[in-house]
Amino acid sequence: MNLFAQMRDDVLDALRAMVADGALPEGLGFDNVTVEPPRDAAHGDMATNAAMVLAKPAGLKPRDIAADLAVRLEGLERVASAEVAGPGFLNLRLDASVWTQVVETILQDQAYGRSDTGQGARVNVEYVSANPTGPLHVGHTRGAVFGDALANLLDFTGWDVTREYYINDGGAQVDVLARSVYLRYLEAHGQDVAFADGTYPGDYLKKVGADLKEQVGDRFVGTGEEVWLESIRDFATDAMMDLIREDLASLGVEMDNFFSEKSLYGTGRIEAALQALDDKGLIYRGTLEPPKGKLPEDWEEREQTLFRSTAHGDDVDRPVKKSDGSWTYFAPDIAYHYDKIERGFDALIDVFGADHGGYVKRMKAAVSALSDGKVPLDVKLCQLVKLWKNGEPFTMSKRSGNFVTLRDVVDEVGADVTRFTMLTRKNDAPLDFDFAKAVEQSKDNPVFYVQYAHARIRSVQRKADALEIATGVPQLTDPAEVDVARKLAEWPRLVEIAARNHEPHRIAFYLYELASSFHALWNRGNDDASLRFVQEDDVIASAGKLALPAAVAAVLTSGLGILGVTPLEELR
RNA sequence: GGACCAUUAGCUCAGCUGGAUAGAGCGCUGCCCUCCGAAGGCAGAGGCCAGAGGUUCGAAUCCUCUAUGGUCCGCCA
Repeated sequence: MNLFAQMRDDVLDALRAMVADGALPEGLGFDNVTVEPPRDAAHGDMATNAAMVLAKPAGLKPRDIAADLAVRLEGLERVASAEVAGPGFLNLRLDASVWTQVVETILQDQAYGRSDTGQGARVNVEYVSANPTGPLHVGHTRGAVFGDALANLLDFTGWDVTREYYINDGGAQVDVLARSVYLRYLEAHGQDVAFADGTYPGDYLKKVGADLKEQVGDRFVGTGEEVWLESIRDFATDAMMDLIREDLASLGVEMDNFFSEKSLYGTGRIEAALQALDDKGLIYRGTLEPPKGKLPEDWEEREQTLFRSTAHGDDVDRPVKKSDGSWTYFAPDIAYHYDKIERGFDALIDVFGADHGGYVKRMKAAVSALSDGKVPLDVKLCQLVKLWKNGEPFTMSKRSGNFVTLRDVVDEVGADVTRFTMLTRKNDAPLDFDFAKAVEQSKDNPVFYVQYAHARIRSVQRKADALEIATGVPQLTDPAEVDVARKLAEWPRLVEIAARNHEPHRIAFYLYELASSFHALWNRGNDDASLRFVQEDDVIASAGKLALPAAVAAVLTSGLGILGVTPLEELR
């Protein structure tokens, strides 16, 4: 039940009636008519712009349309008053019964806030997709949380969601991994080894080297790369993917599918994807202009195989084959997205780090070309995370020596705090993550404030249970109670907006606002005992008061669920 | 040279499909509370929404240009 959507339907009904009566001309489009919460509560509970939007096409004055509409809407049961304001706004005040109905609905309907706007369409959300060369670090953590919450949000709004991880196991970096593991392997055999530039020196490979020794003994000692490279590469990437899966699990992230880049090679799948582009006349041999401004030192003009991405919105055409005939990184990526399209997804979402921003246009061009514009690709970029502790930059790493890992963060503050905090900024804004503030118990810590609201409600409910007071029909008398109910009424609308924009951070901000509004009511109970939820000497009144916190808890639980955060029963 | 993202209160940031007098937390100022369902409450001051044009009934929001900051720019992934 979305109260705003319902009221919009009522407004549209009234407008149609006005057309039928000749008060409005035929053939008007109502698409731009909105019903929204007014910015200023003094303007009432809802406002519609109908009169202003329709004035011009109807050739009438906005205030005249609004006045007529007001009379019709005032006839509705749930509208207490309708008042023309400003240039032609129609401000609606709702009957008090509407708010108790909202609370009742939440208590009865487990699915409150869910919607079917996705209509069961299939969406693929690709996120994390870190190279399988080491543990996940902080940057991956943000992408993991963002992608996961977005996937939850889309599921909540009726999409059929697949969570997917693209394993970059086909490029040169996994060869580097293999060589690094080989060094650890030699080390496990008691040799002194030196890590040259271009190898991964992290401690996390020691165990992999030791495990390799365990498995193959000394078979690779003293042999050349041509002997061991391939098998160590497989061994090492498997080990790294196990590590990464564990990292993700510690954060509560579970993928539906891991897609291997390597599986695209030698199987004709890259060739098939490029053939599909070729069939559309989008592949050609040619040379690119050097980048303007600063000419690279070693620039020389070379002929390459190019994808005409400019035909689909890119700025320059992009090479898919290097001048030596091998694939660029872009080629398997095209094949991967082609595979997603062929799997029948209706929409694709890629979550990348902001440093891949330059890659967005060519990827969109490829998907547009391969799907004939039928499958939309949205690329969400996550900006950097800066870590702090008590105002000091935080660079500790127990595991890698040079970067803070996902595990470092989760060990420090826990998965729930990590997840919520990562969503307290828009994805494309840089995020300051302060370990001390993230676990601070104060009002300026949104994680705590939201959890605190939930814990308070649970505390009240335990008290009510002890007194054998059941939750009854909601009674909302005080304005502070109605404020909370009004906030609850916004939830379904908020969810729809967040899902449509692919912006899960909106959920976190909403939960903070809901918690604030609840805490305000609670605080009034400190001064005015009649506003407390449990009235020890009045079971009837208590039953009526307990409905509102129960509804708040339900929405908090629901919202935290989208973020992947477990609500706390009590604070310690 | 070009592309993308950003620019909103002293600070850190929200701001919906374009909607009315642009919000929150911190900090600041003042008052209240020490009650318990601890981890305070209430109120106030504080804004040329980077700048300039444009679109329209209406722009922080859309378009163009400019400034500043960040990221990226064939043969890395």
